[in-house]
Amino acid sequence: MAGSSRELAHPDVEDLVLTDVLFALSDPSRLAIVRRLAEGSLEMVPCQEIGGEIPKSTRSHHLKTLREAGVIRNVPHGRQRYVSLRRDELDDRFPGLLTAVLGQEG
Amino acid sequence: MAGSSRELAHPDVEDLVLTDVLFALSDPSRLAIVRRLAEGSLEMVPCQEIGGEIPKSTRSHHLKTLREAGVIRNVPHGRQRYVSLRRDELDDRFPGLLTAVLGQEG
DNA sequence: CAGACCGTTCGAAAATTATGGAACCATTGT
DNA sequence: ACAATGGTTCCATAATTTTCGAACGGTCTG
Repeated sequence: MAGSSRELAHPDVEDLVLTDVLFALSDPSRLAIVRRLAEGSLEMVPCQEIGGEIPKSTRSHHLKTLREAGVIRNVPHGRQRYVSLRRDELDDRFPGLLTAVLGQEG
Repeated sequence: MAGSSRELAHPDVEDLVLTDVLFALSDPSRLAIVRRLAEGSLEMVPCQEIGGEIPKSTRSHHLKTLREAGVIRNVPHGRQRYVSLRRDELDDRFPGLLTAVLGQEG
């Protein structure tokens, strides 16, 4: 079957809180993850490839912080998961923020 | 004499760290301070008027966090102090960031 | 079904940040 | 010189965040 459960909660765009987003981006490890996700446009990246050589529980926690702030999407896919930037939605809610944080080029 | 000592350290623009700036802005009280400072252009505001009804040591700590991140300037002036946004420098170092955070107008 | 995989959640310990009273330090006014 | 003012710094305490091992839960393969 397709991924039935295992869905994680993602906040609606209108519910995103600026300070939460800023906080999520204020950690170097997490910002690195965001940059990595921003490389390819709309790239869906398996969790594994993210964050380098850190324990998986640590990575998972960082992804959770980013997800709960509304910065990334985390969807089940087979037995792994794909992570991607919620770029359009962020641009919609906080115009220019992501661009500025990523250093203008997309 | 004019304010001789009492000068606090302010990081150079080129030394500003994005994650530190984001962190400084990620606290609601501090972001409120920044918004307050952004109201008038280049406004110099005495510390007193900042942050509402909080103990002065708490306010001072928030201002310190903002100053050390390079977001604000804090200069002695008589027996008080003036605080202001380092807007131009921030725009220089992180183009678009402040504008995005403040919600374009500002 | 058993086992391997991927990743989340739990739980506990370490580190960082927040808060506010008290002490302190220049500066101004009397 | 003394007192009042404005604000920082010191210190201790509380609260949050970070980190990571271990347990757990789906999913795919044999």
